[in-house]
Amino acid sequence: MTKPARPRNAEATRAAILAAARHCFSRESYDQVGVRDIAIKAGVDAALVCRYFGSKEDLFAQLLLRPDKPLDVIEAGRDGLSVRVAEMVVSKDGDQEAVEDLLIMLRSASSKTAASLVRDAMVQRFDEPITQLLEGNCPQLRARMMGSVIIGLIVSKIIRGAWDIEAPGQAAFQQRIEDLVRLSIKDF
Amino acid sequence: MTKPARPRNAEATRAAILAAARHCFSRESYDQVGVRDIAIKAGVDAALVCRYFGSKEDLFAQLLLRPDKPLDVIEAGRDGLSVRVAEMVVSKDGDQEAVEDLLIMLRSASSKTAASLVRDAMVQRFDEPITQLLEGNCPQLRARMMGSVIIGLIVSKIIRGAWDIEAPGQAAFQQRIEDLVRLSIKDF
DNA sequence: GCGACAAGTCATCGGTCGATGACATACGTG
DNA sequence: CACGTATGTCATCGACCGATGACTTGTCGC
Repeated sequence: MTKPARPRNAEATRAAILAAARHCFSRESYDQVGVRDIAIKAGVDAALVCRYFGSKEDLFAQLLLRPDKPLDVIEAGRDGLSVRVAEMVVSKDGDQEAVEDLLIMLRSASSKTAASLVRDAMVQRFDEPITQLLEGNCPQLRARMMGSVIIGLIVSKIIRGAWDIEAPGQAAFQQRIEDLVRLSIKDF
Repeated sequence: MTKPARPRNAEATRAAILAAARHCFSRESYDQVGVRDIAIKAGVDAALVCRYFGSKEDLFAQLLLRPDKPLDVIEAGRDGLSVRVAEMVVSKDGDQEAVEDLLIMLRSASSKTAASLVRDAMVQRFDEPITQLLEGNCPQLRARMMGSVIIGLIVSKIIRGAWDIEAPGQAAFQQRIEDLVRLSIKDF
């Protein structure tokens, strides 16, 4: 008499919550996403979110640290990096999944409780892999500089919406982004 | 019998609240700063914050839009821009006031209620002045690209703390930042 | 000195949040 | 079929939030 009864499948439910959480956290900051929002998006009772993951914070942490799947940018490899970044930035909406992990981090970067988790994830999943890719002096510093360039492009998109570039300028714009990325990791 | 009595001076109180709000909002996101936090920092009863400014949102808006005072970066002028940015980024803590306005915007960029205010402030106080400074093609686009570079450097600092560079590399690092800024606004 | 109004204080409202414990029910096992 | 456990639902707790209305008190013009 209570509810139509959700099919009982712990694994599927768990996955649904994780997917819903990814969706929510990539669109709003840690503070603004409620466990109830995640639950609704997942089609699940709100209590289950805390039951399965302990707390909202634990769920967020589990979302951020995915040692299995590298960031999309990384997968492009050293020589494809700049081009891949330029593609990501120029793309209107469809390619959102590629930047989803970065969006999750950046949206919650200023949340008190999420800040340390974000920093750790940034280091583990971005700085360290990129540092590995680089040769020459101060690879760590250069990796972080490249991170800054990418972060800036994405946050700028968050703040002011997609870049709308008149058609003729697009190629030059994309080229400029590639140049910025390359300059940011250029050896000293 | 209620309280030791605060000196009655509307103007000073108003200013104290504004200053306290600047302090708080530059360190935490819009959502995490409570009117009570601001009130305590200002040494004022919490009710006064809403009384003087209508609402937390109105207070935040008033804080962002200060047509009187240009952003610190802008004041450096077209030729000093890149150097000024590099200084800001490298500086440890003391120079925080220079980036305070930008910090306020960036910390709350992902807050639902604050987002539109941040976008407007970014356009009015950064994009438009910088666009004025530029000559050549697509000044608007180039201004926004430079904004991205600066945003990235600051957000990266928010996430991972100050850049710690071994002494010998500092000059090269600072030079690299200048180059990035210059490249970002280079004419097409 | 006194009244009036501005300035400050206090108590409290309605709402949302994360989390939890009590309860209901489906399903595998015997 | 029956039982027990895994799974899902519900009601509710305490804390915090922004905001407001009623009240107190300082200060200034007369």
